[in-house]
Amino acid sequence: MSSGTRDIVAETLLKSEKTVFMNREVLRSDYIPEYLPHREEQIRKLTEVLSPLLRGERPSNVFIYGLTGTGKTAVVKYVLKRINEYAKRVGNNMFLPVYINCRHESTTYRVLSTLVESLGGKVPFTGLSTAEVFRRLKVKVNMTGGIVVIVLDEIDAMVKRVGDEILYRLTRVNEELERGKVSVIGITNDVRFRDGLDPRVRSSLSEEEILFPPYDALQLSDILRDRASKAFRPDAVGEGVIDYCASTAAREHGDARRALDLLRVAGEVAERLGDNVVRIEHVKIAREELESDMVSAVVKTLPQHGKMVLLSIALAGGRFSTTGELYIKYREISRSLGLEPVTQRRVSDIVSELETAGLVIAKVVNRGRYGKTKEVELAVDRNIIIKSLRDEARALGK
DNA sequence: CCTCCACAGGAAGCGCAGGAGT
DNA sequence: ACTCCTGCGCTTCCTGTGGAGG
Repeated sequence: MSSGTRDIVAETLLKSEKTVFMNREVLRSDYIPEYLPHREEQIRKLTEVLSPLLRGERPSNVFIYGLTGTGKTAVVKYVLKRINEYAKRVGNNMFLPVYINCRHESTTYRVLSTLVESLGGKVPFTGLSTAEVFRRLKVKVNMTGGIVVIVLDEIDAMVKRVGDEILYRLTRVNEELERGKVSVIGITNDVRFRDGLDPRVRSSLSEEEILFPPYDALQLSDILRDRASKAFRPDAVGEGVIDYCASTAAREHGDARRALDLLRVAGEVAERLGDNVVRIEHVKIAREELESDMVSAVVKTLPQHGKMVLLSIALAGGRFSTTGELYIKYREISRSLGLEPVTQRRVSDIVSELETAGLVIAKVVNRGRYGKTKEVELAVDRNIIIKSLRDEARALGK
């Protein structure tokens, strides 16, 4: 059967030669393109605000808000990069941008230690008091002697957990510094986030504000077309594919990241199937794959009882009309698996966590005489949830 | 108009793990 | 060896609340 083996190798090689991509990195959401369509106004405004950097002066703090996938992060990174290049050309680079994603670094301690680390300091991942880490930060900023532009992306994720005290201290730190200076760019996708802040923080953080409205389907099409021309081989994108991706993503609040992911994975699907043109059916498969990937990634990080609660909802047909019913079911399932159930209060928090993770939709409802409760419903396909839970259980060896 | 349901969700704190400084 | 710090998952106790039914 040596001829069979040779055939497989040859076939596989032939397939991988038939790629639809020229450069798939262009479609990744962390790629910063040379051109950001439909964000000219935001780019101009941010550049204006940050322009004092070139004169070695501290720019105003900026507050940026807009929904996910509206280009906030891309614009900030793009502008900072360009200013940096420009500053180097004119021989003035006394500023240092530091980018932090507060969803990943969601505590005061972790934000501060990441800051110190990006300035070349060292901090253990636990063990010090925050006051000590803050002191080290000041030392580092003083040592650079320039202006540190701190970008706090998804700032709401952190403030929701640990409050806004760190923002207060960061926006005031300049008063305690002799040489260096700090300015803060806060990015959030929670439009009402600003209202919940301490008034002192609000006024100092939003010396300037920039709003990023969602893209509509036409604008998304422009963005996709622009990227696709660099990402794919000519003629590798089938008719209507771009518009289909754009309108699918536009339905989900104009999220450009979604649209780009969809297009990239569709390309990967086409490639895998040995097709040299991306078609709409590939996009449909891509959509399912993306959802399933998102779910299993989230499920993996869930605490044990988080998985149990999710399982309870999935087994009950995907929804509960009261927290009480959910709790009874959850307790039953936990016990049957030999697990001591947690309190209802905790389950209530777990449901909120599942909601932030995008796995369920929870709505507070008032039923008058019959009390106030929460309706919970799965936000994704029930079978995908069950499959992810099963995979995860198997991975844990049980 | 008042009551009172069935919770939501805030506040405080606990025990443990991981680690620093002394 | 000892004290002190944080994050995490969790409990206990608590106050707040929109509206159906009286």
